Amino acid sequence: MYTLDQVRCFVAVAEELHFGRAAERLTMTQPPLSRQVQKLERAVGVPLLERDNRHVELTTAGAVFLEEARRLLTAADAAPALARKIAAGRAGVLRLGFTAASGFSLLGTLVQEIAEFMPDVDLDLQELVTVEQIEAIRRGELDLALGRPPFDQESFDSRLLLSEDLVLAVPGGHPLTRLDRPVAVGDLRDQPVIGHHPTKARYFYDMVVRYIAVEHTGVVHVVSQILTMCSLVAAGRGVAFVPESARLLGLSGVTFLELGDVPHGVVELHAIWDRGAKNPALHEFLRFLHPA
Amino acid sequence: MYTLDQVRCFVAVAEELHFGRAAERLTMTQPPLSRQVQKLERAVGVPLLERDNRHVELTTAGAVFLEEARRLLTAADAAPALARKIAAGRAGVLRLGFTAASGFSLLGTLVQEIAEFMPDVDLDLQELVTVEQIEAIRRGELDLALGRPPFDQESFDSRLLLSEDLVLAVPGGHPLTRLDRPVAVGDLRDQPVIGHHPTKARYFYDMVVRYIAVEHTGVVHVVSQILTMCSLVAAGRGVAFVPESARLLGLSGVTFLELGDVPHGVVELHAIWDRGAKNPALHEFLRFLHPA
DNA sequence: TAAAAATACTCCATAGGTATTTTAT
DNA sequence: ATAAAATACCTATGGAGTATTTTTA
Repeated sequence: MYTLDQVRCFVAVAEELHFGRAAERLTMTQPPLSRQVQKLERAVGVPLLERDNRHVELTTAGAVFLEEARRLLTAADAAPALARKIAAGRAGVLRLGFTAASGFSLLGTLVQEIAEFMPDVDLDLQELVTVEQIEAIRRGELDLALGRPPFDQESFDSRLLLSEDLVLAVPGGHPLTRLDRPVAVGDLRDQPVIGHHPTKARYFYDMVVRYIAVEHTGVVHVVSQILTMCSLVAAGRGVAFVPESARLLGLSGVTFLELGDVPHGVVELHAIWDRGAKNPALHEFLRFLHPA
Repeated sequence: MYTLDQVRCFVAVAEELHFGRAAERLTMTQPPLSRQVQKLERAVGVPLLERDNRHVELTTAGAVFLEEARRLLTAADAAPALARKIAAGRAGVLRLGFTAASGFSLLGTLVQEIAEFMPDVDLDLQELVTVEQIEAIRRGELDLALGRPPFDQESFDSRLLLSEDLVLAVPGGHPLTRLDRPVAVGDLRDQPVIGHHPTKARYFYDMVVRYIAVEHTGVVHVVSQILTMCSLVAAGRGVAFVPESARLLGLSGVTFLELGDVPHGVVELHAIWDRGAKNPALHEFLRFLHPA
């Protein structure tokens, strides 16, 4: 077997076609250079250079080996540089999960900012409901979730990215739109409500249970995605509790009404990650997220 | 800088995730293996493996470096094998020149045979008249010519590939076609003749001068390529002296007639090469050509 | 005869081996 | 208590240097 040093020796000689000058370029003396090239030739199994004592010249095999050798040295130099970039989090892959609803609001700008801040990091985006994102992180299939509480505060760390209001989506022209004040719980008596899925959309389900006496109203559908809810509202199937950012969907036939009994900013979106995660790209991202 | 041996050590450990087993696989003991991997990590600049004293695990950077390392080792193994193939003439490039006329007869089968005999040798084909081929060989731009005498026997070696008759191409329905014997020189008196170029097609020019009293006839065109001649004959512009293999062109409107005064087999096609040529693919080809 | 590569010989750096220590389970 | 990696220390292979020889244009 041969060594990279022997390859470097050969390349220098092949480029200079002169052992003395090549040795100078390698800051060594001529005899060991000759020996290294000889060893390389023995390892390769064929002469790479043809030398009479006046001229050095590449053999056909040597010319081809020279190309390979250059590629080899380039790759050998590039590999550590890449590894260092990866370790610094400035290259690699960041696997980012998000709920459909978070896609409406900040995902677009977030992705763009990441692309600027960490240009050599590839983003792997997956739309999943929060519980699935958390599971994916636990299985090591995801680095970062954009989701909502609750989640295990022991194993996961998080940061609040966004707080927005819970609003009521109603079909356009609905009687409630003529109210001249925020909608109150009492106004919803006997309204058909499109309800949240109790486990897949647990966050919204719990929130509605907490602030609204939902059992007083008729639940006509159970849905886990905000977009689906709004579509059903537009189709006149009922009213629904959705985050304010659902406005950004731009669905026609849906009006969003303030809710009087729900505090502002109750709908939270968090960045969530495994405390023990090791992906350097994640840590680099977190540096970007907490510009301390 | 790091060595290929260090890379091999790292790959073994990364694959076994165990220094002891990796050392065994490399037929060495564990301590030097640990040291080599440490050196590699110092050279790369970042930890590639995370080891507590019970488990070995790749870092993110290590996982990426592992891929690069495998590529590097594969390339390092492949390069000598390729060089040996080149040196044996079983890979590389063979630059083959040919005259248009040789293309009619044996080029097709020759190319096919070469492709079978030397499957990893790329053929570079160039159509050139003999003198240009010879010049190209001299300049090192061509390895082998398919051409005709004369050429410098000192610097070039050759082998006769084909001898064929010189025949007369006449337009279809020409009075000479009704002759019941080979065409004689006397028959050509006052026939318009399409003549060969005296330098570019010197071989044919000289041959016609030698066997036919060409100055007795009217030369209407001077052409260097057989195909062009035959086209002119088909167009009724005159008669022409061409090698028998021009029949293979399948041009309609041309008839080929035997020439009584010209010996059989005077049109020779040779493989010609530089005696001092070094391209191993050429030598391998010559072994194929002289299956002595 | 001179320029340049190869060889001879010396020295030291470094790889590998053995023995031992460290460390976490 | 044990498994496994790291460290200490030794030996020897093999690289680099200096001096010299060989070769041929």
